[in-house]
Amino acid sequence: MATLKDVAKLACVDVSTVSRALSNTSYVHPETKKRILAAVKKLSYHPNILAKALREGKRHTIGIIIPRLHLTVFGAIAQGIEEAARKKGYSCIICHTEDDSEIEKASLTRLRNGLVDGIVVAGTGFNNHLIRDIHASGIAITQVIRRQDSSLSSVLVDYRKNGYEAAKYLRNKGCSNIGLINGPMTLAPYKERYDGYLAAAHEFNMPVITAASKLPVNTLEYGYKAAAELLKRNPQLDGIMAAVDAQGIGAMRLLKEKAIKVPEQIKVISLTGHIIGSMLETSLTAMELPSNEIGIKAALMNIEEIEAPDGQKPSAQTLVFPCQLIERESA
Amino acid sequence: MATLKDVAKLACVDVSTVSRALSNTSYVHPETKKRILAAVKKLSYHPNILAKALREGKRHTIGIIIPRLHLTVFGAIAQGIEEAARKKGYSCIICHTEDDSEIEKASLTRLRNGLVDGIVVAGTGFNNHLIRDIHASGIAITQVIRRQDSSLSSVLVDYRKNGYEAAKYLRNKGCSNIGLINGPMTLAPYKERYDGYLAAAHEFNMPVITAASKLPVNTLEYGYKAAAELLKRNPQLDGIMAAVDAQGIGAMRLLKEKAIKVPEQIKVISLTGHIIGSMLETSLTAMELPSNEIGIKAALMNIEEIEAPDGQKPSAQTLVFPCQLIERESA
DNA sequence: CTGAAAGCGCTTACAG
DNA sequence: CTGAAAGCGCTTACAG
Repeated sequence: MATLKDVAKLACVDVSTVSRALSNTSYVHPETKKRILAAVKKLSYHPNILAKALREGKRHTIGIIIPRLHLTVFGAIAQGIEEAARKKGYSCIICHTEDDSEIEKASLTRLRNGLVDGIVVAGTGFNNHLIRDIHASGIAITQVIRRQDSSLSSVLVDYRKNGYEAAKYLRNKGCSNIGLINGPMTLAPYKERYDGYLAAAHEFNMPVITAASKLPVNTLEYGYKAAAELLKRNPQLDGIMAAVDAQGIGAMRLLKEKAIKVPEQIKVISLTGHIIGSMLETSLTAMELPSNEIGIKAALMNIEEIEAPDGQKPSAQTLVFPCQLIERESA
Repeated sequence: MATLKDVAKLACVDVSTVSRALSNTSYVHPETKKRILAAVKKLSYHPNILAKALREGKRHTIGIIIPRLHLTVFGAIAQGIEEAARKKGYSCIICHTEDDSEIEKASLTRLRNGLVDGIVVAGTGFNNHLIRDIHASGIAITQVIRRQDSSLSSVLVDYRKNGYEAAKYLRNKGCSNIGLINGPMTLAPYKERYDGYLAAAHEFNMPVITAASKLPVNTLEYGYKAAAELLKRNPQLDGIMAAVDAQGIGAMRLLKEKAIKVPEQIKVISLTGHIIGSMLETSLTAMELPSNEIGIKAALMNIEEIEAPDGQKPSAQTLVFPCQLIERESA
């Protein structure tokens, strides 16, 4: 790889002149510039971004920490983040944690050591202290979907309302024994969905039926097992709320195997719909959320914090997206 | 952020001593070391990876270039890459191209400028020359799934056999009018699947029925539209081979809407199964491929090339995975 | 308009 | 066992 020095030598000027010519940061004599550009071309010189970053104290890179890429809303959000970041000239380092707090810790530690200017995180909830430390050291932090710390910026979804509205919707469709497939209550979205569900259950005088599993929460199998659990707990079950799409698909598979008809016998709704719902054999009624836009906004919020001059960093912002109920065949 | 210099000052030694103490690269007096470690702790010093990388000429970072994260086998592969890379102490910069060659070009250019030691790429096929250039400049390249250039290393799937075996399987199940939902033939996997399908069609004296669409190839909608197209072309259609899972799901949705029974009237098989197949309402018979392992192997192959001493870089390796036919309900 | 120097935060021969 | 110096590849005041 050719360096600035090589170009300077070939063009018979100082490296500083080359630097200025290429960055258009001050006037350079046209003749000189021409020589420099010719040398650049000849050597197929590409500036070393790392050296530039070190010198300027800016990495132009953001880290993304999410539970998993595959089959979850986080994959779609990551696409939005990467897309927006690219357009702003930023690269993205991606880390998936499988919701393992040790992996998350290792990833956070790696990122903090000068690799990134900011981090967008959907965390496990077990490294809040570390995340706050990292933020204090000058790295921008934006929480996405999962808010762990209200002193940091977030891009969220109104999950309490989401849980409440879904339960109310099912109830208006005639359900009176509605089960909730949820996830760990240590994570805000699951807690909030539960709160909303609970409020509706009380308001409409319905039993509270919930199920969880030890499996990773964003999986098809989780939904399959938890649906079986719900049925065991309450044979009158006539509605299932699944926290995420993957769970809803797994639940519908279980119902199919038990020869239970959806929506006639049991109605199913997903509380985190993204893109697969409409194309399923029995299309999945869902509270849809704009995953791509959430990613884009999270990236922009993070970059805004990164680029704010020291001393006038914005205080913690919170952006809350509503869900939109999309009625399909399953409920 | 504290730096080496700060630690050195606090511990009353030279920065070089601190560096040595922390890297365990040569003996340091226990007393000195103790002072240094105390200073590190007190200042909560974290070494700047960028500076280290610049000095050592190694980034410990690999780039991942894939079409999309969401709902494709590439998301699952990316997880495998990231997992293996993390275990080897590498970070991953991710870029998704949406199969747009201009986006791909921009991403490649960014990565080449000192950001990464190696790149794992599932490319569009339109930047082969650039990729070869980047490789020539000393960056390790590993192609995954899509082989564009046989002079570079690859981790692949035997797609010709895949297409042939799937067609043969459907034929043995009694199909005689089998349609193929494929993608752009400029990409090796689609071309190879087509070749295999064609060979089977000739061998068994079956008509060749194919459909494509202008939509992004890895989408549910692509399968939906292409299935409709196949039906229009040949009303006798009794088998559908979908190049990827997402297409198969979309195709099954179309058949459901047309009240065509799967598998009784039309059998459906996916040629790139990963994890969703078994949990669909009508589970999807598929040629399954080990996406996580493919990612892991691609990362390890890339890192092996990165870490080989100059002058003894391995020549292009090719690793080909077989698919495994998993019989489920759809065929 | 351009060169020389200092410095970003590290590591690594080279002395002693 | 440890310090002083050089250098990774850049950028940016500072002179002139």
